[in-house]
Amino acid sequence: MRLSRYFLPVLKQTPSEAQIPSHRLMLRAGMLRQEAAGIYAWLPLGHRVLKKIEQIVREEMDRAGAIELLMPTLQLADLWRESGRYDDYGKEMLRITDRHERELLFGPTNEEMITEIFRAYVHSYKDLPKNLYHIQWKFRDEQRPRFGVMRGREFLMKDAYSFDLDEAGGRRSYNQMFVAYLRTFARMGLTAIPMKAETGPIGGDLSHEFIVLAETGESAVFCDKRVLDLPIPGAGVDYDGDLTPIIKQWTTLYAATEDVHDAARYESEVSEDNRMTARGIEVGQVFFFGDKYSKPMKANVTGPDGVDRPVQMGSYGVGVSRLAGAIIEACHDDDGIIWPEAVAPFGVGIVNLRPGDAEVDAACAKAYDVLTAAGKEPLLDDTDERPGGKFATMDLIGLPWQLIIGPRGLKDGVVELKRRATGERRTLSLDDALTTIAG
RNA sequence: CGGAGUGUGGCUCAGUCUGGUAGAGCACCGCGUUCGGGACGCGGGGGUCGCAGGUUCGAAUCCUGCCACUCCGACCA
Repeated sequence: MRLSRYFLPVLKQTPSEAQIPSHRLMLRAGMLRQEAAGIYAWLPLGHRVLKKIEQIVREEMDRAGAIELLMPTLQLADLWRESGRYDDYGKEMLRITDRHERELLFGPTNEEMITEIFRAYVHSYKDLPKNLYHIQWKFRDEQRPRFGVMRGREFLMKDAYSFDLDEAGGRRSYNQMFVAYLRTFARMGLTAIPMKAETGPIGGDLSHEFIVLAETGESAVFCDKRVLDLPIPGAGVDYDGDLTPIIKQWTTLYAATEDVHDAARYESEVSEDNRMTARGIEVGQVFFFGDKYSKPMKANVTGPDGVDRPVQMGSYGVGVSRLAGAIIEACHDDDGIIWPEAVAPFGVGIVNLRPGDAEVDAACAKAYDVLTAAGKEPLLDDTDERPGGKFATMDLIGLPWQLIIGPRGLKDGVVELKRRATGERRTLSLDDALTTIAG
């Protein structure tokens, strides 16, 4: 992409409403525009990041055997009356009436709808297990939206729903999602730690929140720091095999958010050397809830014994739009964002320091073509802005590499290659620079 | 939902107390000088001062009502 043809409205000054780094930087880097409290337009740069995050989530869900579909944003109130949640949900639910006076709502989640879909088609244990997911916009009319996309009212979420004949099957499905989440967040360059979460009325131990560590996180977390060294399951992990050793490994060491923190247990289980207090952001949650919805909504399946029973369900959420903010919270410095490679909107920024200079233009064109062919998605700054402004913009939008090409260097046959994450700069030939980036 | 604030050009803000017919910096347009870490000069465009009433000869400024947004707390992916 050539910057001269792109739409990247960067801000020199920080809009006064933005308090935390991710919100500030998303506005300044031209990723986001607020349209109403907690409602945002995703500008081109932000949209690219959102799509990258979404795609990683999708790939890991598919790998774990989940099946994608797409449910609507609007739902009938009657569906929610079946589960009893229409009245329970309160003002956070955005209620809408259509021209026929039918009561609708903008979905805050989809348990009811997926249960309705499932019960319409699936009646036999032979069709189990199933795991269906979608990535769709949700709306929760928060009393107090804040922190940009970290707590918006409209948000993009991946939610998966598992269906099993019995609790043992449900636990297997839960474990699959647990492992998929470990991989998903690690691929985005995040350290996400599963922590025991409150399970509500169902009880049991089958709910975990995945917490990304970031200095500006919303809640305090306490954990055994050895959890940071645990291995992430590889791409070849066998989701049909026994996943319990992995789950055990990741759930044995103490890790809890302040809500469920047990100071006495923490101090008895974790040696002083290994104690770590940090702050974190919840980016995902896995939850097994059995027949909470299938029972009132009569989503029954017939078992091998010929007996009908409510299907056993779990749900698994990932805050896709929130992750964009969480990643920035975890990855930024005073100059701007520092994107992990996997979610960077562009792989490399090529800075043309003297557009119009034939030699510089030619070198930039070559770099652009080579890097494009290598799948590095370069962003070429071919604008007339002054060098200082170009450097500041590149640091702000945080692309992993900056390839700086100007007449002064070219005279000596060299360009400058800067690594955004470390600030390290190298002076080398254009070919060597391209090899370094593409390799 | 309690408490506290703020709405003035695209952004950051001054002007409001003490009413007199709208400003600065940045951004934008033109010309020129510049050009390797957010340059400078000259000229220029752009604002129903959140909305609606009211007081007044006159309202960004005073009064009333409404709306939007932000912050602290409670609540939540």
